[in-house]
Amino acid sequence: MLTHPRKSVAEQMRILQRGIAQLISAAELEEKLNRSAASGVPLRIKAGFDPTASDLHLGHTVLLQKMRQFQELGHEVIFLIGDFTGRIGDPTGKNITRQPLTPEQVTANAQTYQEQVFHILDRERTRVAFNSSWMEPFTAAGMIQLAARHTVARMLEREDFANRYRQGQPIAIHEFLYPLVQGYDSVVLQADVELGGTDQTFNLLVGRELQRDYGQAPQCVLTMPILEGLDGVNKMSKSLGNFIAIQDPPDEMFGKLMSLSDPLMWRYYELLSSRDMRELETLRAQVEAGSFHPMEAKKQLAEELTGRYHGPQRAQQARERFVEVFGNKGLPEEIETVSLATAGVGLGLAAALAQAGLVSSNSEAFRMIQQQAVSVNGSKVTDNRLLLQAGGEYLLRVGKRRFVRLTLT
RNA sequence: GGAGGGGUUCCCAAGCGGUCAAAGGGAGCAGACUGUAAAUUUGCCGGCUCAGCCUUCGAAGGUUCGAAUCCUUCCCCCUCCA
Repeated sequence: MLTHPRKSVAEQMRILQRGIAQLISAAELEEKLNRSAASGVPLRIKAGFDPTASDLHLGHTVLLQKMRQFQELGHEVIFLIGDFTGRIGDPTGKNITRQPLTPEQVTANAQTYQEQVFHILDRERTRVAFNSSWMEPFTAAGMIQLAARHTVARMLEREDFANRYRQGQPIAIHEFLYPLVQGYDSVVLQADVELGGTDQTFNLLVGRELQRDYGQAPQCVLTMPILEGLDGVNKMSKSLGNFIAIQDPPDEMFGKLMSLSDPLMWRYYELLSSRDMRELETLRAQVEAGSFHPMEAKKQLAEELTGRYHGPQRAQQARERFVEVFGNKGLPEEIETVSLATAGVGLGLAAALAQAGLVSSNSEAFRMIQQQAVSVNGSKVTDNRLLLQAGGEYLLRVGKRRFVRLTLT
């Protein structure tokens, strides 16, 4: 049954603890690994994902890579899609990140999730599960029994609940059910280890207790650091718009990575790069000593990560184009082409910018023109009344990075 | 159930009858400087057919020449007591 190349338990521990935030507890994990090695039964590793977004981003990959490591060591990884929990959502409206999803959205998101996940995970060794398959048939009575196993005081130990409570922000009752359901998932799956971000620590621990309650050996809890988004402050998330999606096209991915601040670059290196830690420390020392340009270090990072999702060749092209556009002030190789119909003689520049999607409204277009941020065919525009002739072709640019090739008909 | 506090433009937060599209801060965007970094600095930051007009201050009505500001009803949130 056990097909993985045998690595010693000590070696496994070393690999699995690399880059983690916390492990509860190392001794327990070691024991489980020993038992697994002796019996030949792989450990069951659980990691849950809410299908609230359809695009996976680099923040998710921190966890996925840890899952991958478990796979490589021969363990069974369960990719749990929290379609049930995701469907409940959060009705308070105070928490902008959680909106109720329709079953259709959940299904669609789950689907795209799976397509993206296997950039990193080994498809052959991944078991995909949906928690709706056991939560859907759960009865109200069952829910009450489950809820009876925890207390409000314990719930309020969770930091975000505590904060919201203290600051007088609403907490809806059902939010307490989230950790319970998540923990119950562990019971159903009989997880040996659950992975999650550090923000999940509380929920993961609830799983431990529930398992104990249900007469199972409690799962080990292994948390990964949360990756900061492009702003360097908040965690990377779709709702904050500070993310790099796995599905971002190569140029965009490369560009976003280049916009990282220097300190953040090291964070990304640490959590995402597969380069050896010792190697990274050398690189960092060189940069700090001034013998290596930080931008070059960043380009290498951007190329590595872009290559992971798009292949080395396209990553290299992205790098070349980046240098061309921002170093040599050239144009990107691929510029989106938009064609707009005019009512008569032509279209005002502002309207054209808005309709081509370069700005969000005509008003914004006027502002951009005023601020000398707009150029047509390579020259700055100051006349906000400029009329683009029907039948013409124009290269529109707003700011440094927004381009469109416009055809007017 | 009772008493009190509160809902303002993306977020925080002033305003409490006209000078309010609404102070201040944050975020964001753009210009300068750069390495699409940081720091600094300047401007913008509801929409439109843009020196004018239209829609916003929880919702709906009302008072007034005029309301985010006053009145009525309703909805929502928080705190304390039960």
